[in-house]
Amino acid sequence: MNYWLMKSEPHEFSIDDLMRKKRHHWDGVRNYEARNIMRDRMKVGDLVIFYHSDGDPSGPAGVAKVSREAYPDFTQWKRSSKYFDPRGTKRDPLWFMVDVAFVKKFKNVIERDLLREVPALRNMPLWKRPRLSITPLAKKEFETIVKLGTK
DNA sequence: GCCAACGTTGGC
DNA sequence: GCCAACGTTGGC
Repeated sequence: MNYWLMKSEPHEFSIDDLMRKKRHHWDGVRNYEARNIMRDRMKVGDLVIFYHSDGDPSGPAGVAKVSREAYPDFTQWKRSSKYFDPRGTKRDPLWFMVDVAFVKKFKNVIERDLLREVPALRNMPLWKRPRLSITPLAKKEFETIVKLGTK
């Protein structure tokens, strides 16, 4: 069982959207490292901190879990999509996505400034890799964030 | 294979 | 909306 932090801009796709849909594909990842994490390391049942980036405020907004392992991100083939990428073919897809299912929504988004001050979260990869949209979490880090979100 | 230029992310 | 940080592209 692995733990992850996945960032989404809430005006694109928020924890409320996931709550309403119950389950959704995580399309639009166009970074190789994040792609490799989804393609090679994410397993059904892995737990995810759903993080609102560029939000008001930015920070963890809830919990999701991986409900389908990696498969090709179809938006790479859609000419009308902003994620269209002609380098990805049906035979040899370049980009992948997983499906995630809703688990819970935090009462409030945990503010980034608060997260910064929590000793148990000092070594989160998120701080070192601010541009990476998917980062691993240790079990303890995941549990610490969930505790902050549900108290 | 280096690295400058470019484009994007995301906090503010 | 700005802009620093940083990942990616492409010329050499």
